[in-house]
Amino acid sequence: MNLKTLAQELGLSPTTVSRALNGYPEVSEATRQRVLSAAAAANYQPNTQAKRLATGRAMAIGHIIPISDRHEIVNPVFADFIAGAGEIYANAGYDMVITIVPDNLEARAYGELSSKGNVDGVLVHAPRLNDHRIALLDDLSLPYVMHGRVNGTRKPYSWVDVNNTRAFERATNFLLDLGHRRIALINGISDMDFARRRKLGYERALSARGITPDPALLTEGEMTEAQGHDSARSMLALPDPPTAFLTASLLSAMGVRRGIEENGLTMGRDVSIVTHDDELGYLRNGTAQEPIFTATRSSVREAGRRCAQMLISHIERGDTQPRSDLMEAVLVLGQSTGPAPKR
Amino acid sequence: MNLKTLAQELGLSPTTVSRALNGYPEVSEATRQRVLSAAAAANYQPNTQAKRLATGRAMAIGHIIPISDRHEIVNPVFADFIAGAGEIYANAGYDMVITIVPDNLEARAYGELSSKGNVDGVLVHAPRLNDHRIALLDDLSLPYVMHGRVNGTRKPYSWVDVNNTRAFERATNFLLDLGHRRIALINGISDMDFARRRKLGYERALSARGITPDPALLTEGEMTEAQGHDSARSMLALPDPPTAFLTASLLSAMGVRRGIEENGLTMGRDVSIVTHDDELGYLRNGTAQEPIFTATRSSVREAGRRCAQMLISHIERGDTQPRSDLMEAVLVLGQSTGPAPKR
DNA sequence: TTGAAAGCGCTAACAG
DNA sequence: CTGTTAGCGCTTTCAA
Repeated sequence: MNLKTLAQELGLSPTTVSRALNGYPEVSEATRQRVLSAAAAANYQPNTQAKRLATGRAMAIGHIIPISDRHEIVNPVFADFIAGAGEIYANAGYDMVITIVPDNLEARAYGELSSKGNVDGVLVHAPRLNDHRIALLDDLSLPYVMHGRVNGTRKPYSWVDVNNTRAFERATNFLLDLGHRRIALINGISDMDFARRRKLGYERALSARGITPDPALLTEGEMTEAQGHDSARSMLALPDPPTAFLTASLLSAMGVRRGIEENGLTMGRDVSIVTHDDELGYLRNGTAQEPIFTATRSSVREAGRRCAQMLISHIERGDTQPRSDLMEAVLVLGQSTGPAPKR
Repeated sequence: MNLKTLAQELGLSPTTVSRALNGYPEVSEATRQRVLSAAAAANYQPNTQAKRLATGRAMAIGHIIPISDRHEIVNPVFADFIAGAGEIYANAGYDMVITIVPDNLEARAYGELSSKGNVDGVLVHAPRLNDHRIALLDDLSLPYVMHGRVNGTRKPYSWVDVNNTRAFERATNFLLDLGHRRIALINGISDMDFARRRKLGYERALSARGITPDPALLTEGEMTEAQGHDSARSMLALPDPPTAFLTASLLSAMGVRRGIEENGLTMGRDVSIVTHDDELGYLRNGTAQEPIFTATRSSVREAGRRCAQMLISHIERGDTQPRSDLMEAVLVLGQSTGPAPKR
């Protein structure tokens, strides 16, 4: 069923039917009703491709996910973000187009998406320091919103981000208040903007109490279980080991926990973990003494919603001014012990 | 830059240029080269929407992800599957269109995707027993491939699946060989086809040794950390507790581990876990005595690739015969202890 | 308030 | 081997 045949059946022109269906005001109410009910009866759905060609709008938003050869990791945060954004797209009538590319071809992927007209805008994930994609997208003049901020760029751009600095500052303070002085940070890849901010918050809290951050208590890398484990093992073997670990990933936290156990120490008595992932219900709800904070999964989803909303309004209203939205991290600080007394 | 202007610059008709670009044989080699280099120079990219309208092919494949209100869970397997499928799509020139819908609107979403012509086919996730989507998609005559099989349907359909039955049978045998007799299965939602198959394999192995599966050692539900924890706690409190747990999810395994520890037992000495997720590097590579098997993340990704490949060939060759592909689960069985001696 | 006609950018008969 | 001519199904001036 297409517009033409529907129009014929109604004895109207395709123009009028189109107008009635798309809510143009110049159609008489009687005609509109007649058209609407006929369309419903015939289960008429306008052909997307034709509409796109005629209007010049793709009614689709792109997400480019680079995959590296080195580390086969799909950011676990990705699924939740997508779920949040997808909700908004569905309601607004946009398709979500996901492109998986080897990371060395990422720039080309943006170029093609833009010049082939597949999407009206893109959402940009995991910004790095001095992220080159800002310049690239500005060149393409393709609307975009970044999930996260970019340090080291002077150009204005739109973004949605969690307040990582403050979240990690608060978490660090939480541990400091309990009496911890040797606090380890298991952080993400240093090239990532979010990791930089987290480190900043951590250092800020330490410095405010006159503590110099110890590089031996800092790990930067992919936040895997192995990372947490290796870090915990080696740090706990230090002459002056940490009494608490701060990390932002479920997997890392699991690894840290294993490292602690393998060292014959007890979680929550000898060593505490503070982490940042609401999958860690077992830390929150268990009998454990460990403190935890924030809610990655649900807040990432919310970030997805807000990013999508912002991008759509850029596209539809043709916004030229960039916008920003700094989400507060959801802190869920539980009870905890202080450091174990020295033996 | 569009076809027409490119053709004008070359002093050719749009038709010839189109033919040269699309590899039609009836173009002289000289012309083809001239066209190709001009296109490259002008960075010409054909407009996707126009191409789609003209050819009647969306060059896109849909994935519908239902979201339930009750449990806010995006299957963690999803991201890896998508990554695998996305690789194939990118190479074949297809867009991947992901639709997030409330689960009660799933059927409508398929209908719209089909009648609006947004996609040429769909990949169907997480089949349930007697999955209604098979009938629906057959009605729509929209090409599809299921990731997983559907029990209780007589209609033929295309699928790619892991050999869940055999994987769980082998894993159970592995534990039986070590001397375990009380083996718990922490399983997925019973309505899911994969869960049914896993249970089947587990039961088959037990029965072959004359052991009657004990319903008290079976949990069925969302595979969360809490599920693993709660199951382990209550099962370990039984008069005749399990000496080993079999589960297929990282999160569940974490929970089981917590449950074991909270009961004052030691992993790998008093109780073993066998699981099914290659994120569990910490079980495989650690000092632990626990056995593990299979590789969810990488095998899910491979499943994504194979599903995508199959669907594309259905679409392009217009296959009418359904096909199937039973992947062998990657078993990585480590060393383990048998059950702890009775005290 | 409605309709006719042109066109979005491409492909695909059909000629030559 | 190349070009002419119609569309694909919709939107959008421009007229009536």
